[in-house]
Amino acid sequence: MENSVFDTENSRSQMRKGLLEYCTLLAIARGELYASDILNELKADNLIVVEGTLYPLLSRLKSDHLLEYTWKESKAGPPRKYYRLTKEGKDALEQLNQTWHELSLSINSLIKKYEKNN
Amino acid sequence: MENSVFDTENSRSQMRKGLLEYCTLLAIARGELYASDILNELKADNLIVVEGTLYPLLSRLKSDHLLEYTWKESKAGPPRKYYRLTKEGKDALEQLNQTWHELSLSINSLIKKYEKNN
DNA sequence: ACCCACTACCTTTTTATGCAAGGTACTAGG
DNA sequence: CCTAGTACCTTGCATAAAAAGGTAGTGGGT
Repeated sequence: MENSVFDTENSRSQMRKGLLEYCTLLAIARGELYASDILNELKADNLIVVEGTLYPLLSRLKSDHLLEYTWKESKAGPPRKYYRLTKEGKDALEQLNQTWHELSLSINSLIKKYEKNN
Repeated sequence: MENSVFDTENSRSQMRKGLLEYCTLLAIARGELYASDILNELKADNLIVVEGTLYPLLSRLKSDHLLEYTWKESKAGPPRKYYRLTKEGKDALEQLNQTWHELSLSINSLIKKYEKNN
């Protein structure tokens, strides 16, 4: 018998959703990275991602011309795709920075109103 | 000929997605509201666009037992459903507050790293 | 009495995207 | 040449926002 407890993990996952694209661009903006680097970077900041999420995302950003890559050989394993931002990617990132800023202002404003009534 | 400009609106929409549930709970936490009230509240903060998004969300939160409602007559038009948080809804909101807090810390940390390299 | 505008509720279809799981291929060491 | 490790990618599923369309109560004008 499972008590009908609200599944918070799903909500957490939904919150991360959509922010991943932004975070991925942020990570790549700092220098050339390949998929595993990005994965580690985002995991280090508690933004859980799995391979199956990241690869399609990178492909999509590539076909939107926000990213480009170059193959580089590895000392241990197959060659890697190192991604970097295009000019268009940098512009998009600036816009997403702005969006994030506005969004967090809105939410923090809602939170303040909420806290007053408690 | 359309220049291949990245569709930022879609990204914005994806960012809002998942945060809407949280914001809706935040809005209702401050007192009984009906759908149009909530819509106006969230629109004022650029967090939602249309009715068709809100009604299914309210139904879902209701069936998850986070919300309950009472019918109240209106002076001009059909009766309205006034929503309020259940005990379980208040608990969930506390957890989502925590999740939001952690998430914004993570992203702001990424942003700081990004800004250093610019 | 009737129509129309307004308000409010809800449903159906489409689309986007994260996640789980599974698949291919290169490299190096025994 | 087999195995382990690494790296790439795809397929199928579930979730949920957005777009569009539908139903119904109220009240004012004619």
